[in-house]
Amino acid sequence: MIMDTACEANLVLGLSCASTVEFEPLPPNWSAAEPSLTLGLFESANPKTETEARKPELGDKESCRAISDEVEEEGIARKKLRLTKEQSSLLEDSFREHSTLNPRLKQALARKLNLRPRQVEVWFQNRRARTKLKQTEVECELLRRCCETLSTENRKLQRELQELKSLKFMQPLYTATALTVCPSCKRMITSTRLLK
DNA sequence: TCGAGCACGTCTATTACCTCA
DNA sequence: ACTGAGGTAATAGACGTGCTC
Repeated sequence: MIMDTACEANLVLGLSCASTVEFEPLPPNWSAAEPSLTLGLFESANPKTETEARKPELGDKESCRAISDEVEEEGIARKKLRLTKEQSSLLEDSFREHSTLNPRLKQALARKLNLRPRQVEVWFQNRRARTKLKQTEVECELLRRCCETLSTENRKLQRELQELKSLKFMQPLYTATALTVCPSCKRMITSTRLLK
């Protein structure tokens, strides 16, 4: 089941969207600091869930705890909320600007997206983890290619060495092999020359 | 000045749930 | 209808940092 709005998303949690609520105005200077929040999503109808509506304003940890307690008390299994495209998109925009949250931005985003601050916080945590994982995969691939190149180079040098050894065995008095550094590419090269 | 205790934020590993092929 | 894989929201615990006493 794909949810199209934050309200519908809340229905996944078995919460009602019947009640509407007015949101507190944002701090006077936040829009300049957090331009991504000026998109105006969910501005007209931002229903809070019943759970949120009847819950007193709490700090992040407390609100999270309150919901956990409530879920525990009522014996409700943890339900998964699917963020809407609009919610994800705004979070992404915000993440592109700052990959970490400050408390004010967290509150503002939560209000804007009709999510709990804890959900915004979790989203940023998971987003950072995903970014890091992707980055690690890219670096891993880079190292793998580098390793392949070095292996190929190593095999080539081994072959060259074998050739030189056999050459030396055949003409011990006439040739000498020297290792020098190529001035252009800065790599070690071998040179063979006649002794007489 | 140093250390203990606390609050808070972040990271990491893991779980739980959802969607889709 | 069932199932396994993959994606991701949520949780738990460890750790670092700053502040206060």
